Order: sequence, then structure tokens, then C-alpha cells
Amino acid sequence: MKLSEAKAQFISSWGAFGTHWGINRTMAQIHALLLISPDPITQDDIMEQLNISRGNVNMNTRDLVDWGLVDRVLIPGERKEFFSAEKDIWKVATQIIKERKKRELDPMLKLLGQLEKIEGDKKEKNVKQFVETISGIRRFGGQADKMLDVMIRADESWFLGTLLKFFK
Amino acid sequence: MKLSEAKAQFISSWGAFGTHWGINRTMAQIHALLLISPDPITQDDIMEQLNISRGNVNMNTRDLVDWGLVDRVLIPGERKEFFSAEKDIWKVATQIIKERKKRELDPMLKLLGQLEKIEGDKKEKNVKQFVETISGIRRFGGQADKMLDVMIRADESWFLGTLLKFFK
DNA sequence: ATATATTTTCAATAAGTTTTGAAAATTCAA
DNA sequence: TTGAATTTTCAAAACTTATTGAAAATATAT
Repeated sequence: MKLSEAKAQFISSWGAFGTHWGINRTMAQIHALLLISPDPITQDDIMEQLNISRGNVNMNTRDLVDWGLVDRVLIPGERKEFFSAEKDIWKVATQIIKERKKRELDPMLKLLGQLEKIEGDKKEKNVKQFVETISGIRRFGGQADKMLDVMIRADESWFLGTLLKFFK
Repeated sequence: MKLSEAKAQFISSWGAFGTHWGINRTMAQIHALLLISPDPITQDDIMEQLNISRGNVNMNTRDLVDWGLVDRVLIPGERKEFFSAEKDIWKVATQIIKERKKRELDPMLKLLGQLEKIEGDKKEKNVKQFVETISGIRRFGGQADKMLDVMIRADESWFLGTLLKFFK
């Protein structure tokens, strides 16, 4: 397989993969392109390589920057802006975990905490099942939350080394 | 807050939450409804409670059954089919992990393995970055894969107990 | 200041996904 | 069998999300 072919496959699959993770196809494709680009590239490079419009590139690079996955890079003597992706996949993963935790898990746990304080006869079947379900999810989510915090703070060698040795 | 209000909130939030996880809104809402229903319920119950069409209920309950999150239950003497959700949230989580691993992670790792065997000068900047990115992702994915296997096999008390104690 | 390059915005449109509902298929009892 | 109840299917419609492209805003060089 030639590089150009492998590149195209990677970009396309990373895009499809992204859609299963709440990230839109184009954003994931731009991310893929940046991950395999040794040097920073411009909006025009991205437009050309992925065949998408300027506006689309602009919006999605902005989102990637917001997610902390991509940096704007200024190259002295160049008029255009360049983009460059964090290449360390561990950092990419922890960054995504951090953002999604903040955007999704934390608000959900907050809501569940409120729903648990429901009024009504705790003996009644429907009330009982509701409270049990909510508190079960909240406890589980709370544990996951703690665990993710540890992961975010840990560094790769510690985590994958120690933890996976522990897991055998 | 009254039960009916809390129920509505939970169903609606669980639905919104689901959309961030590649699960469609209605499927997640049906799942939520089943999670808080103490007894199995029918298609008609779901249609009525969520105000959605029969076809929609049928498709999404099928998907939930395919995901292993919901069971079809036959009640002696009843003509209609009933549905019931697994209530143990740990089992729900491991089931989801298992399915997503099979549907997404495993195929991605397979592809990355192929892309690594690219032909070309390994000294060339573009080839080098491509191979490094792909193999970095593949190694990371492989570790995640192993870790998820352990989690799937573990039971809740072992996992949350031992592991989280380890994490302090 | 002015001209030019570059980036950003956003209304219109395109593409993609979900939902409906009625017809077809299936199941079951008599 | 036959007929009523129930489930399934799927084309069309509704809804949602992503993309375009041109105009506006911003930045930079002379």
C-alpha cells in the first residue's frame, strides 16, 4: 500500500470512527489529517486535501482548538495561520476525556442528584424503582468520575505501566 | 419534585445524553423508561408514554434487544409482547462496552495494523510521521482493548472495590 | 491611510437521520 | 381454515445537522 492510499484510508476511517463518538465527520477528518502531517498546515491546505469549503474548515478547526486538540501556530514571516495537532495519543485521549467529563458527565451527575430527592411513598413500587435506578446510576457515575480524574492527572507511563501490570 | 415530573426529566435527559454517545434520542428514551419501570411493559405502553409511533417503538426496541440491554418477556396468558431492561447499571455498562468494542474498537485496530505496513522510505518525513501516528494509536488502542477485556470479565464489586481502592 | 491578504460569520441549501403511518406479514385462538 | 390481534416493514415526510460560499470583519504590508 502506498502512502497516499493509506492516508486516504486513515482519514476516512478516523472520520467514520469520530461519528460514533459525538464528533462530526469533518472535524475528525481534519484531526486525522493534522495527526499525520509532520509540519503545521494552513486552512487552504486542509481545504485542498479534504475537498471542503473554507467556512467548514474554519468552524471545525475552531472546534478542534476549543477541544484542546489542535493549536494555532504562527510561523515568522508567514501571513497565514497554521494548525498543528498534539501528536501524543495519550495526551489526546486525556484531553478528550477531560472535555467530555466536563460537558456531559458532570452535568448528568448534578441532575441525578436532584432527581433522587423525589417526594412520595418510598414503598410504592414505581417510586422505589425510580429511586433505585437513579441512585444506581449516580453511584456508578460518581465512581467513573473519580477514576477519570485519576487518569487525567496520571501520565501515560504510570497509567499504562502500573495499572496494566496490576491487571496482568 | 413529584414522580411524574422527575420521570419526564430523567427520560428527556437520558435521551439527550444518549445522542452524545452514538445512540439515538428515542432509543435512549425508551431505555430510560424501561429502566424506571418496575414491571415489563408493552409497545403500546411505550407509544403512549413517549408519544411516538408504533414503527418507531418497534425499531428502537429491536435495537435495544440487539445491544443486549433489553429483553423480550413473554407473560403467560398475554397475547402482547413485553419488554424489560437490565436494571443493574454495572451490567448495562459492561454490555455497552462489550458491544462498542466489538463494533468500533476491534475493526479500527485491524485497520491500523494494515496501515502500518505501508511501503516507502521510512526516513521521509511524511512516511515517518504517518507510521509513528498510526503505531502510536494502535499501541494505545491495544492497551485500551486489553483493559476493557478485563473490565468486561470482572464483576462490579471486584472492579470498583479493588481498583478504586488502588487508585485511592 | 490604502490596498491586499486572510479569517470569520451566517443565511441559504444540501445531506443525513429519524419518525410516521399504513400496508404486509405473522401469530394465535377458536 | 378463518379472522382478529399483534408485530414488522419501509417509502414518504419531518426534522436535524453539516456545508457552502459570498459578504463582512480583521489583520498586515507598504
